[in-house]
Amino acid sequence: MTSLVDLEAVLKALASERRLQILEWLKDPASNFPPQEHGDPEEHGACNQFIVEKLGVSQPAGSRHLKVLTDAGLVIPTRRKGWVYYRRNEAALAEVSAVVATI
Amino acid sequence: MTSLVDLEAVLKALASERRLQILEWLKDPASNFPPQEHGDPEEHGACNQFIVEKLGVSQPAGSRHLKVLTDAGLVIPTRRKGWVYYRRNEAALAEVSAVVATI
DNA sequence: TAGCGACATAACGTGCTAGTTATGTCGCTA
DNA sequence: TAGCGACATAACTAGCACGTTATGTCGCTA
Repeated sequence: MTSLVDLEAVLKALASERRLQILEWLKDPASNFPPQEHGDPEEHGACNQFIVEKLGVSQPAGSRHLKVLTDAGLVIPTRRKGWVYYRRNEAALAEVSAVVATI
Repeated sequence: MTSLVDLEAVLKALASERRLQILEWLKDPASNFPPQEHGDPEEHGACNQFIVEKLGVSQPAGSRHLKVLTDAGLVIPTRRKGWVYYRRNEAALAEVSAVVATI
């Protein structure tokens, strides 16, 4: 993540109001999303469906935003019982913060 | 610069390899650009023409990158004797770094 | 094992980004 | 004051981002 190219890729993933919003919500999944029967919000995050609904976009659009964040390494998906849960990758976010500080 | 929308705008300005490169060069204008007859590189930065040439794109393309950075408040232009010099806005960049750290 | 629910993928339209060439503006200078 | 050099703007094109609807995949469950 030291090259300009990699930094560009991560910044592109972050440069979206919707994706910034998702990361903000995932700071506290238990408060921002409905209770989940399976998958501890603290441990695994919020499920795809809840995030999509809260975004107010179609299911494919929401899933793609989550894929962008996942590909950039900013969130971590967990498949479980037919659902996919997403949580923040705090280590990656901290690294992004450190690299941005060197711009 | 506290809202998601403003942060998105700044991140979009940064999410470009060319613009990241410009900001990198402007850390040390005296080393990265040819000597200038007018305009102290330390004080006013490098002139538009030199930046465009080093980018290796057409003059309008380079000028627009500089406009994007200027509009985002990340660089500061100085008009002087027919030339325009650009320098980093260190205060704004520090603020960006601080805000990104809260993502 | 048939069906359903959650998510992924495909296909398509639209607007924005970034490049180009051509042209405009405007201060400096001969 | 005529011309030139530096930069801005206009007009156009190609590619990508992001939205939609339609369809595919696949695990769970009745």
